[in-house]
Amino acid sequence: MPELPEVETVMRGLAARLQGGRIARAVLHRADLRWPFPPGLEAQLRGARILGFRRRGKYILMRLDGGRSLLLHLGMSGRLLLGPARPNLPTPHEHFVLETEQGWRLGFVDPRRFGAIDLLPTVAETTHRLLAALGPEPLEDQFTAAGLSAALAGRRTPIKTALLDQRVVAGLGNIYVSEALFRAGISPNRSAHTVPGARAARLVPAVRETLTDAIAAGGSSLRDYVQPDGELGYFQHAWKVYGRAGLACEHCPGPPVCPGIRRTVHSGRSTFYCSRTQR
DNA sequence: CAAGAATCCTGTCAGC
DNA sequence: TGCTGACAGGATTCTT
Repeated sequence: MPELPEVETVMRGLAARLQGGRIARAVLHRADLRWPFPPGLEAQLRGARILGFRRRGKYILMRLDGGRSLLLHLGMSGRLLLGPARPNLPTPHEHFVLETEQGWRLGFVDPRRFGAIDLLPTVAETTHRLLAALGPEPLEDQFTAAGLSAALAGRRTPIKTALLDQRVVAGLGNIYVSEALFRAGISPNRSAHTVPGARAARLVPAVRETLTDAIAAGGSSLRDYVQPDGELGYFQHAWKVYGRAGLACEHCPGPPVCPGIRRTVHSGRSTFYCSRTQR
């Protein structure tokens, strides 16, 4: 799915165009995605003023007047398509459409339907069941080596798996965990409880730089992801290990010195790493 | 408890 | 050209 950089990129695109607008209508094309939509959502959104946007982990929060926030999560295959209002041509897997009085049309497309939409009081953004347990924002000051060390202490699971846990740090996904561990020179197989200390001190800036670079590139774009305005992100061209099994990493000369980037599996998910430079 | 597997769902791609 | 199986950016829920 969209991981933090993609969600951030999408959110910025939405904010630039929709902030200050007013919702003319909202239309649901089914009753649920991962969970049922809140009852009466269409009517509750009609006429609402869009005050602004924020991101928490991989969640987008659209702040509305009346003290409400619309929560959007893109799951694995979700996309938000933003363009001029048009006759309601059928777009496959478009489950939710929102139109503004200013002439914008926002479509939520999600073939696999792992995404989520909810409406909550803005004051509940820290207590909502999907948001309450999220760990620190990796690009803010609250994400520190000391805090990360505490979160990893005593955990026997591989660091790769631990970093995918949104309670440890919010927003990393399968691509950027591999990329950040490569950047930090830490093996994904290393038990999480051995990371606190010097390795955590390397990991924090590695995570930050990985995400910052990706946001600067406009997020990665895979099959199921495009930015709201339809442009593609370019960070996928900058992946150093993800999807590069068998290739030499940028630090290594290749065989026989280094066997190249390896693919392995943690908890059923692909991991890519260099066994020579990541320890 | 913690860790790993199963699960939700559809699309794509490689191999035969 | 089909068909089949593996795999895909997530995260909860179920088992062990």
